[in-house]
Amino acid sequence: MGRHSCCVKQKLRKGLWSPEEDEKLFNYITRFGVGCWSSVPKLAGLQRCGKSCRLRWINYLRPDLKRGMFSQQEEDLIISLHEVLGNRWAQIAAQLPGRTDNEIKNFWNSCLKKKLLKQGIDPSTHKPLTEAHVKEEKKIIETSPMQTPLSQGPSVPLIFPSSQGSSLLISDSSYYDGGLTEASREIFMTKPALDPLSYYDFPMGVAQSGFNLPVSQYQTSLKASDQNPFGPNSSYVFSSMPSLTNSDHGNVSVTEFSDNNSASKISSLFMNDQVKESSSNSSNLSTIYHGGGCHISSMMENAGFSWEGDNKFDPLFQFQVNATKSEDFKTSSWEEGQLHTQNSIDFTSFPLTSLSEDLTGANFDVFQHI
DNA sequence: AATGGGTCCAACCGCCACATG
DNA sequence: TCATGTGGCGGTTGGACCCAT
Repeated sequence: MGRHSCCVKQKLRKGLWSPEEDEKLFNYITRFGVGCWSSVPKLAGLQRCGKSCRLRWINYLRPDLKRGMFSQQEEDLIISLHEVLGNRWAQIAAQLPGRTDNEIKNFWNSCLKKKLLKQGIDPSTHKPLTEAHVKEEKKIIETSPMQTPLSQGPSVPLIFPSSQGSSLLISDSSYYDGGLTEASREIFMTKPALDPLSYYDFPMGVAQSGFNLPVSQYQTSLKASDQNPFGPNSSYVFSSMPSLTNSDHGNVSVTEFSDNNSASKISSLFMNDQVKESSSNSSNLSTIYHGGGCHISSMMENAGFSWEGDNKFDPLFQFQVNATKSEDFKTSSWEEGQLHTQNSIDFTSFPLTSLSEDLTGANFDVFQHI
């Protein structure tokens, strides 16, 4: 098999994407949204297969992607989730907003695996290595020394929805010594992944539509179209490839992009109170994230992008949102088992801005308030 | 400066599941 | 029921980059 039928007929480009191709794909998706990937290349004017376009969008162009180093919290979360889920990278990624399965997989293979081995933990079973193993692995490690310091931070407790709708807390104390009970493991394995991004309060019932609408359709509250970078008349330019070397997300408030001459330096962008107020009163978990919040149209309106001078646009902007207030969680309806499927949409299909940073933080706030 | 080995990561491959006709 | 098309996932790989020699 290999290539889909859509790719076989024409001679299609392979390999790394050029900025021009990125621009075409990004412009197309932001204008028309994601419908049928197989038709995207043709409509966007790309010599790529749909699958390749999809991958490029999901792994690289999506504006909500977080970039740069994994934080300690993320690292702990990945390890914990891997213990439960194994190599189900997509499910793990669903718990880490702004991270892709590919990114997590790479991080695991290149870093976390070795880190666990160095700690005497079998990365596949998450149990202590036998003495023989340890000797074996020591050999390997000695020949390929770690470049990153060992994690010293506490492992992070995890929360999973139980079959009763209440939360199942997996404490850090059980982390490395056997981990989950079979029962709890079973509960988690049979439940859908809890994706915090599923709870955004999207306007216009996009979730019900089952079809991914273009960003331009989210812009109902935006002002003049010439101020709207995503609008139908937009013609922003990919002036540079995004920098892949952001500073640590744990602290970043300003993201610098590789092209320092462009206006693509986005200062801290804070969600203001209007966002909260404008959000749906009936939103459930969406309330949780309004502190780090996300009503898409409001987000666009309030984010205050810096479209300066040359109108250049770097799609991988990030912004920092207010830290989620813990009070918000107390009123959340997680405990009530109201995991609303009508808000369960495939976030990876939406060209959204990044909220990942504080959502990750938000996750941990949740843990603290259970 | 050249080079060889190791690392990282973006992209591809192969497979599976599901929808549709 | 079967064939076909498509989306999604996990494993693998090629090449750019880094660093030691």
